[in-house]
Amino acid sequence: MPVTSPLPFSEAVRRAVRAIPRGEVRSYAQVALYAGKPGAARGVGRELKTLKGVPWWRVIRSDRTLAPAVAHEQARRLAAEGVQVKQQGEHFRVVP
DNA sequence: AATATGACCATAC
DNA sequence: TGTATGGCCATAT
Repeated sequence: MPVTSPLPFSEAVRRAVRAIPRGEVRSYAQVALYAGKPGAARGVGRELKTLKGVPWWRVIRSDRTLAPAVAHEQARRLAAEGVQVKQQGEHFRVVP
């Protein structure tokens, strides 16, 4: 019998994302790592699409660009928290 | 049940 | 610099 039961992926992701401080960002891969599933960055994006009540806009790609599917809304929310976002055409990037 | 599809990433060429 | 490939994981078909 397993003495410990790892949190379901969705719960682990929820915790990891909620732990990101206001005004900061983390990459999908970083969240996956923190959630105990290194390499599961794709799964993180899949979960963020469903999870409610989490600051999903603080999760960006490793190259600091924003996922095209949500880029516009995400850029607005990040800017509202004081995160500097640069727009290059249809392409958004968080300024380091 | 099997395959395809993403809000992805690292590596290889 | 850009494209390909394999790994990852929950849904949708």
